[in-house]
Amino acid sequence: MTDARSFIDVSADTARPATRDVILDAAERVVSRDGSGRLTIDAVVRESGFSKGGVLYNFPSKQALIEGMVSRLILQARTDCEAALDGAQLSGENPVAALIRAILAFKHANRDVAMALLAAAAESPELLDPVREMMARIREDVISRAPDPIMARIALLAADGLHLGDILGLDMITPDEQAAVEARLVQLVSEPAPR
Amino acid sequence: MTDARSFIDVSADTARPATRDVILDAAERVVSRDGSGRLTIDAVVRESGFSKGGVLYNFPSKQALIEGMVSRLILQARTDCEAALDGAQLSGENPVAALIRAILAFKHANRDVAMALLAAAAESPELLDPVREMMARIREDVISRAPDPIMARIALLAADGLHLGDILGLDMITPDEQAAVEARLVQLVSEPAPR
DNA sequence: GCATCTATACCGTCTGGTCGGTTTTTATCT
DNA sequence: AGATAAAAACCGACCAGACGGTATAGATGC
Repeated sequence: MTDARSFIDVSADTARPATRDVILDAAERVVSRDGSGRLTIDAVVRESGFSKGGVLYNFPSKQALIEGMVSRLILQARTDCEAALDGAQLSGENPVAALIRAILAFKHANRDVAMALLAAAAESPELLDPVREMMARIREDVISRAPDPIMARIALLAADGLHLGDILGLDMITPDEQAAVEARLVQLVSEPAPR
Repeated sequence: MTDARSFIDVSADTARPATRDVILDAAERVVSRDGSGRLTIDAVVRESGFSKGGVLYNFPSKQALIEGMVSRLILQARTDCEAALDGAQLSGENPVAALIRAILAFKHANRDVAMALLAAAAESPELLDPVREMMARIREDVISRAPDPIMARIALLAADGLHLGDILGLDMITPDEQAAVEARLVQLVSEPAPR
């Protein structure tokens, strides 16, 4: 029932108060702080400051709310990737390296947005279908441009490992270790396959 | 097969019947099929075939049940890793490569067991503390033996990406692609750092 | 006799969702 | 511009069911 139109409209429309985004922010905070199992409508009501009626007016069901979280996640990821590709084309940088860099940067900038993954996996796994699709597209895009496809796949997997581990709360790496890993990944992905 | 209860229960007296494992299996199936949010005691009762009293006799609370899942996951992972190290020592194989191989093999053999991660993250994130600890120990172990520590870290992250993506239901790779990635990871992790 | 269950009834709380009503914005007409 | 009507946005009390957990009485087997 929830159409994707309203989600895309929010950014393109006039300066109407982005209530939906405020609610989604609150939902992400709840998942991030308390775990996906504690994402209840009442918790979002408390966290957002809106009333229950208001929340359910914008998202007619809990499933719709999570669909909204997933939609925003996908929109953000797509935007970031396209921006990275545009930037690479302008600066003449290796596009694969630029994409890997963007994917890695996503973790720092959009940790809470990615909590949609946990919420969706908990509520009903098929809500992750659009995420699967998006990830597949990005993966194809990166691998098809990469000088060393298997290495590109490994880099993507490592980036996913960082993301998902962070989302699940398994802190697996210190910031400076991560910086070294990221630099190495960007380098590896720019080189042709050895031998 | 050792007793999993001893990890959560101080009274590890006699060899426990397999009932607990049957219940844990059922819980994992529920999470795997329906999502962590649908892991309820009643669902486990239905899935396991035991009565509610029987389930709650073996796991006095939902939290205890999830702790049981986590304990079994950790026990299994540790067993696998130690077996891999022993095997490497006997065959003279590179221990780091053997560990990476074991970690990757874990995905195929123990997918359902790893559903404990989702269940724990949903119920209460601190239940993941022992998992964090175990992963840190394995990581240290691998990295300290690796000829190229950053590469080892990348390989571990890629393996985690595979695992976690699989657990969350984001199927990210086909079996033959994964075979190629695994071979390459094992190779990369055995070589010294370039230049 | 103790441990391990089955079976069922029950309780207080939480949860998703509904509903009628109120406020705020927007469109329309003069 | 000001009045006004309609639509959109929001509120909060309420409900039916699900949930985690308790309690009880009895069966089975070592």
